[in-house]
Amino acid sequence: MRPTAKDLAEAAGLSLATVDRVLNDRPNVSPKAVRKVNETIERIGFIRNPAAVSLARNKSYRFRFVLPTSGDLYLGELIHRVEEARISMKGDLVDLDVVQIAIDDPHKVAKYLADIDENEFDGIAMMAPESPQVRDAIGRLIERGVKFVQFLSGQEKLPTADFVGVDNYAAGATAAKIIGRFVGQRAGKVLIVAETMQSLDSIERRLGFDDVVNSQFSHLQCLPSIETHGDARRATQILQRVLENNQEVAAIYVLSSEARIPLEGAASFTDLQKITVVVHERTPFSERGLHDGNIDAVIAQDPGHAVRSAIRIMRARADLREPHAAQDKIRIEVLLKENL
Amino acid sequence: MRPTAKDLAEAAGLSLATVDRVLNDRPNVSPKAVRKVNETIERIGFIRNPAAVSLARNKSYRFRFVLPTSGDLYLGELIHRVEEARISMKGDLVDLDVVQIAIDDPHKVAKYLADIDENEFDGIAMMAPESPQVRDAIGRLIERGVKFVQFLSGQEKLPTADFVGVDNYAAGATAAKIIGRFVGQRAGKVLIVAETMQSLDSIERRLGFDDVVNSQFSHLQCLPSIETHGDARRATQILQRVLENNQEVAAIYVLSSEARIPLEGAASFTDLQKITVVVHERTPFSERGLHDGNIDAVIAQDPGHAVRSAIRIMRARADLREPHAAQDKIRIEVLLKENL
DNA sequence: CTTGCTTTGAGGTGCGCACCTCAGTTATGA
DNA sequence: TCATAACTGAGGTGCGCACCTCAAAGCAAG
Repeated sequence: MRPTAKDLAEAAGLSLATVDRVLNDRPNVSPKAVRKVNETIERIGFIRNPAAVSLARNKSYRFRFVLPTSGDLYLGELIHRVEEARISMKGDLVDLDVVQIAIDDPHKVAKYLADIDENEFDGIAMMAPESPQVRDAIGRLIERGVKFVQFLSGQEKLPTADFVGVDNYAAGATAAKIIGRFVGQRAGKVLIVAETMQSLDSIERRLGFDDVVNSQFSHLQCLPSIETHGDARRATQILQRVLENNQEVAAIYVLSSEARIPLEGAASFTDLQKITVVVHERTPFSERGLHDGNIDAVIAQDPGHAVRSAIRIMRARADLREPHAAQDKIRIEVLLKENL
Repeated sequence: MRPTAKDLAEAAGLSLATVDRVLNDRPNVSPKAVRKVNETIERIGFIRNPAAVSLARNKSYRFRFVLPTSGDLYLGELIHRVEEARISMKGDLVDLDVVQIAIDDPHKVAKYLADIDENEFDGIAMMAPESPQVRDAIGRLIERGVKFVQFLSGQEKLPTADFVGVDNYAAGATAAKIIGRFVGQRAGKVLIVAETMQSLDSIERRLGFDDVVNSQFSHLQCLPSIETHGDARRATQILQRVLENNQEVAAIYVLSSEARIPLEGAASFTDLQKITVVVHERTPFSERGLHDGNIDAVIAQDPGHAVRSAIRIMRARADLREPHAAQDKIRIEVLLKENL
């Protein structure tokens, strides 16, 4: 039988009350008692029964995901995954919800964070935009005891908050490697399309991409980033101009999470099947692209995994435990038609 | 406040005892009562508190991983992951252990399974070899109430047992796609090395590989599989002969989980950096190979994920729940130097 | 009607722990 | 030395549920 707190108390020669004080960091315990208890824990291999702890505390966790209002298919996937998690975690005393706010206005985002009632939420996971105001607001939120996870995006990593997502430099580098190896020996230009180059994610991906192209595939020439700003008409026009002026485009790299707009635009002026196309994130569109041969590879981060990971981290923090690092790392996946 | 069983009973106009009978499938309940309870569950959104259930049942799960004795680095990774899981699940009433048995003798494996005491284990996860005897033994084990997971390997899928692992046909196809695209236009031969071609895994991978090469990269010619049987000296000799007779080897595909033996052999006769090399499984050796440029891509299935997935499935089955399919699917990962 | 069966209710116990109170004991320092 | 503070122990309660017993009620067939 595995030892209970009662066994612990007996083995340590102390009372249950004192053991309880040590286990739960209550005041009025002598250092000697603390030592004694901890030694005994080691000695007899005591582990608290988490079910009993959970039951006795009878406390539930309230977490909120804050996502942008704008965004296309990938955002839909994310919301869907949060909803899935919401249902499957309902039993485990975890209450989830999602809100969407205009994330491009740092001022509003900061205000949103400032207005969060720390008694209403134990943790917030947010795709936070890069801005000093937002960073400060996050800091203040954390000081009020709300656990914060930087979710997939934004912000230089705050030392006080956890981050869930991939290393975007590495993601860009991976895209470059795929493009370089897929294109092969022949020289050519690489078209790079982003929704915006304002965000830290885009910048880091571009950096990783350029570094690999320059060092390993110097026969390829990267064109300046094209920004779509989510505007299909405008994007199509720019793409048309660039494609007409550059006949030798060998590859297209879409570094935002939204590939649909630029690729549907480009498809009207050129045959994507003859070009190496690499995009980010698995969506119904990118899956179809892989199937049809219009997309050669997708660099992805599993949204379901990301959501679960954020929840696990917030839970661990709320319990004042360290998150289980290895399991919560998000991998940079490479998807081909064959391993969908 | 979320509803408890007591609330359920009140809302249903029944006693706690009857509700308990329905919830736990006890005998002597009228169909009417069952209906009434289930309706009320829906109506008020009752969910059993899993912590309380776990505490009241006060039952722990005993699972065993059965792995082969032979096998190199990847096996080590697996054992390591099980050990990690063992420690981290200790709290959650899950007792794990690992045993290694000679898995190449179906007779012994079948006997091993027959000798398992169903009172000692709730679930077994096993890298089962392909054999009718073993299949029957698994069937009988399942009939005795022990949950069984086919772990990473072997066996045509049994309909009665769960499977954790990747689709090996797709894994082979993915390897072929990478090799085909990395090699490019130039014709050449592809050297295929396996530890053995007896196992179902190897056969399926080879099938997927050939299908993609033949349909998409017909300028490549696959050589007959070379089998190492884990014997470094012999493998090196064969490789030397084959490499001398085939100057135009453009790529090497190692389809077993153990790449070290064949690649160290091949490295003595040829410069791997000039050849496209694709292997399976992330190990210290394959990581180093990616770094050094001796290996171009690794097709991997995350062993930690696989172990956790097997445990989750055994737990779900032991609780007579359905496993959570999406989360427990193992992905075919493509690892490059850039996304390690 | 009785006999025997099924169904229901009432109630209790315990799982392992958190959290609380109150009385009693031991150190601390003035 | 005594007063005060720091510490310890004993004991109780409740979290939500599983599992058990026993009595009572309902129901059917003979």
